[in-house]
Amino acid sequence: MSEIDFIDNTFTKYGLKKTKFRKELYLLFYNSTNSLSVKFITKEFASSVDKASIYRALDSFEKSGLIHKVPDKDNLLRYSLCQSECKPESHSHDHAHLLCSKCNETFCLNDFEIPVIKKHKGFIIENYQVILEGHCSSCQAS
Amino acid sequence: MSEIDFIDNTFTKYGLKKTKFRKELYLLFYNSTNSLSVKFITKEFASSVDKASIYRALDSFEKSGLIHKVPDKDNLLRYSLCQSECKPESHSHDHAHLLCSKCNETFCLNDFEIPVIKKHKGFIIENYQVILEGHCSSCQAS
DNA sequence: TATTTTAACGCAATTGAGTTGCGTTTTATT
DNA sequence: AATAAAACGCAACTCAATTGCGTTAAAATA
Repeated sequence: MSEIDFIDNTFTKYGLKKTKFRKELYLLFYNSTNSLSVKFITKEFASSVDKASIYRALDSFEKSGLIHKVPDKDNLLRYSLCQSECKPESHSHDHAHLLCSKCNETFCLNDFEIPVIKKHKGFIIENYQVILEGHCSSCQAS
Repeated sequence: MSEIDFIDNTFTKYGLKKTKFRKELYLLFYNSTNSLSVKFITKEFASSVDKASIYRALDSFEKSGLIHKVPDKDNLLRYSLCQSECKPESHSHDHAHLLCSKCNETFCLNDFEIPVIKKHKGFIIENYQVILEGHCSSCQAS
């Protein structure tokens, strides 16, 4: 199945309208190994798409379970493709994120796991995320 | 040593000016078992202190190593008292935070530890934080 | 295929957290 | 008491994110 078909099927499955922009946006996530900031996305679509449409599309994708928020160095919105099947309102992303303090990028480390704890001192834990701060391989030279 | 004396000594130690507001602000952290959002702090000081002063004080406290940023459900600024001695520019807070998805509070779990990893797939990890999402004990009834 | 419904869109205006400039006040230093 | 340095209040500002609304395009139905 080609990327295009996959996206088409996904949109159908989730009941999302197949507009040119939204398919391109999803493709952008699909082809990226990394998380995407709103700033990056805005640049990608330059002046062709209004920022309101970008925010609305991201929100819609998140609600559908296609993408999920990831932490960002500057507390701005940043998203990443969901790995396994996520349903609306039930995202499960128990993996680590690495924030590079040099280039400010966020990387998902899907193979990084910690022992899953469901209860701790009276808290009921539904999911967790690990944020590792440091330097990515590209930024270690300097 | 009383709280007041402790704060007085701390301010001297870190070379911070002892203004009425800043001592009260630090006392607020000192007497809180939890992290504090800017919104909460602003309410505490009502109209008596300008928000610019609040932000500047928080920034100053953080730079001094008295408080540190903690994650917030809504991506807003939120701080917590540093446990052990932190120096300017060298905060160490390798502990977990629990974000309650009901009351939106953030709790520090100082006794929650994960194995410390210094390197992972080419990344050099300097510090980490664990964010646990779930329900705090007060919010489990509903 | 034509019509209707529904969601997505562009544009402009708005919100709200956080920041900055600047003149004044307060604290610390001598 | 005089001076220096930091903190303050106030107002203006920045910028990410949101919202209202009329228009356009995609999906559903006839």
